Amino acid sequence: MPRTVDPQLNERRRRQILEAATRCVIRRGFHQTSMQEICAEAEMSSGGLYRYFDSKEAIIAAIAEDERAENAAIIHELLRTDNLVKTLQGIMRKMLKVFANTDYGRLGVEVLAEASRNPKVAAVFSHNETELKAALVTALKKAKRDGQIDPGLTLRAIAELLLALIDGLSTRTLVDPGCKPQQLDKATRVMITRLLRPSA
Amino acid sequence: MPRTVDPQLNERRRRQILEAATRCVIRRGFHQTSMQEICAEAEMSSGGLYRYFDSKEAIIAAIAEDERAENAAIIHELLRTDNLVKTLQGIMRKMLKVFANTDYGRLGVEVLAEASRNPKVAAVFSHNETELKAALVTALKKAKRDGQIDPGLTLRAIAELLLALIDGLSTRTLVDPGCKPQQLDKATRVMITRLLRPSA
Amino acid sequence: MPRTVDPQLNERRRRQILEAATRCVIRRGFHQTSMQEICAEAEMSSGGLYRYFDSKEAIIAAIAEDERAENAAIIHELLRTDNLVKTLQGIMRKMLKVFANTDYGRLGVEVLAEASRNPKVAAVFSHNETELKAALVTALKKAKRDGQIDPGLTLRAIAELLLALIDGLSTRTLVDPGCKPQQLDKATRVMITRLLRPSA
Amino acid sequence: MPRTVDPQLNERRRRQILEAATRCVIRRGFHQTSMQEICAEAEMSSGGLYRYFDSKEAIIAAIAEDERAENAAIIHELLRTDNLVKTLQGIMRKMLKVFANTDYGRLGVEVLAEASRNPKVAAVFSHNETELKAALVTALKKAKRDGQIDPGLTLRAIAELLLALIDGLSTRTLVDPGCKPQQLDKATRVMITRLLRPSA
DNA sequence: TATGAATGAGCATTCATTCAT
DNA sequence: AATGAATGAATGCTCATTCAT
Repeated sequence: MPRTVDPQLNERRRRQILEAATRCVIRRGFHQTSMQEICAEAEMSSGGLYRYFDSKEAIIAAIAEDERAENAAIIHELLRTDNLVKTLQGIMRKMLKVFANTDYGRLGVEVLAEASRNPKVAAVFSHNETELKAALVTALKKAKRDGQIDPGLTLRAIAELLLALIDGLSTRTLVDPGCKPQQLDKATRVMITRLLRPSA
Repeated sequence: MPRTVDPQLNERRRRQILEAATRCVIRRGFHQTSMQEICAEAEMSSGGLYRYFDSKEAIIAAIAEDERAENAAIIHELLRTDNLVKTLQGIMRKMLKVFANTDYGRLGVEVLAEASRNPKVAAVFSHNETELKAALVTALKKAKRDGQIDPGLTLRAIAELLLALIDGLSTRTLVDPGCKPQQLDKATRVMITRLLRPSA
Repeated sequence: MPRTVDPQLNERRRRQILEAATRCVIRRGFHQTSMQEICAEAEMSSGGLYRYFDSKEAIIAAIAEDERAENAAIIHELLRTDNLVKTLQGIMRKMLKVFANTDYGRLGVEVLAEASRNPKVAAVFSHNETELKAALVTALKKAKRDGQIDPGLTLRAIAELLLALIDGLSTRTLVDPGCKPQQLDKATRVMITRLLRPSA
Repeated sequence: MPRTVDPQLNERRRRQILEAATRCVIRRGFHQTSMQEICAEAEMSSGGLYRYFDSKEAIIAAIAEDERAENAAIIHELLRTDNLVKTLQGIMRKMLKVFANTDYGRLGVEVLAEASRNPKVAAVFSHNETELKAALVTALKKAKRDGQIDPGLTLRAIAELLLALIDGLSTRTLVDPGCKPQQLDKATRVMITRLLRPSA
């Protein structure tokens, strides 16, 4: 390899490690996962891993960054739509499907716990949330202009409420074994409609 | 050997340890907190601590149990009220006040992370949530009977949505430094009203 | 033990560790000695060792401190004597005897190497040397007043020369296997006499 | 594959590595310097470095060898002179100038520490010292024959004393921040004169 | 009841060295 | 001749837990 440096190797190895680490974190939690476990899962030596990540902390930060990337599509959707209520309902439906797998909540909680204490992870997280909130507020503004939503509402507050709802739903399966997120689709749709729609 | 065993000593010591541990967990996280740190914070020897808690795990389980106890008052309120909408709004207002302090979210996330992996903690948690959900469903049923809420709604779904919203709001300050929970009071009130009230 | 804290335990354990560590450093060098080796040599667990020394660095600093303590007797002798030339000759004779064992030089070099890079060790060392030099200068001054030594000499320079000579002699056996320090006694005596004594 | 193998390349690369390694050792010490640091400092890959030096140990041995080469000029001078006292004084003056830079002492201590434990380095060192001592003894003998020095002295002992003094002076600045080697020139000259010259 | 010294497995990380290219 | 990715044993240090007193 050396002679001809493979430009994609770096990215490939990072992904390999990140995916292994993500599986480990979901399975056992971040602090309970040792670097050796991640190495084993990534089928890589510990020395090798450190070529791609400077520290354990850097791995959780990268996982947080990964989660962030997933928001890009949502943001894009929010900013393009002409029918915000419908779009939000669609986003929610997709999310509820994702949340049915406890993996998502487990990972999210670990990353959140880390973010609440580790400035490097917090930075990624905060950027993430700020971006998402901004997109949501922008979308709400446009929808308000178009008469799609109740003009009496504080948009920032609505956005925060919606984001909180999503966060809360993501961990519901961890907490309540009886909860089947996909059965909440209808109620969620109703909630979004009633919250936003101008009252008759 | 003391002449009379103080029957309250046991409970007093447990509280002393639990409060110290809670401070530690809020400050540094559960897995980053060592037993020695908890001992130091509780001004107690490590040998001594183990008389009151069998393991580190037992401490986080007890912290979860503590959180559960806080729900008792809420459950009581839910089951007594004649005006559910108003009561829920009141509960929310109180919670938003609590959530303004990041401590609450930090602790909650740690406990939740642990619950999602540790069966003993999960049991406490699950019991907690089940109880709360049951109380909420009962209250919703009664309110529906009384014509206070929209008869078209699935009560279990509404309950889960409300609980998710609370959970989500509790961690909002960790994730979004710009979020001031108490400013969400009005929006929350609107949301509750619109969600539950029979549409005009 | 806990109930009745043994006030000497701390010091005893520190000595036990320090002596073990000193043997290890002489045998293999500071950086080639692992903490586990020191633990094994001290017949103590690694966790136990860290109760008495915060770090590996703290051990080498304590070894340096130990060396320093050995100077106390010399300083005392220098400050009491009425016949400096004779006293210096006596000190030299004792030192040459010590230097015959390569252990002394080996240990000294390790400590010196560490001192030249590690501020904590350097501080101990510098204090040590300053003290010794000051005592030597004081003794020289007094001897000069008493007419015991050549009034034309710069006392500080003489002191530094003598200290350099001692340092150099301490490592001679490491470098020159044929060197038998005790055979240098006469030459050293001559050197001291000629250097200090007023020329006839 | 190059048409013509550069016969000097090998030597050039060795020098490049050796100089880089020497800088690293002065800066951080031998055992604290990693091979990767040396590679970086030498602007060379780790694989490449191993073409020129078999191991880390081989590098410190080569550094020791380098120091040895520096003695050649001194030996030459000692063996040619007709006025040993003056020559020794001249040598000392030059050395004191060199010793003013702590680099010299730092490097020397590292090499010495290694020599005291590693047979390969010890061999270089011992050869070095033996050679120097032999030259000094030869010079002393000749000077004695010429009546330049006191006939009562054991020449080997004088030689060892002088070498010890030089060694000791080389590390003085590491140990005593107040020491300015060049200010010791006069005292050193006096010492040499008195030690060697026949007493009046 | 309480102490705190002791344990030793476990952790994140480093590093001399190798080798396919 | 040179590269740099890979290895994996080893390192300094931590920590939940135990137990003699």
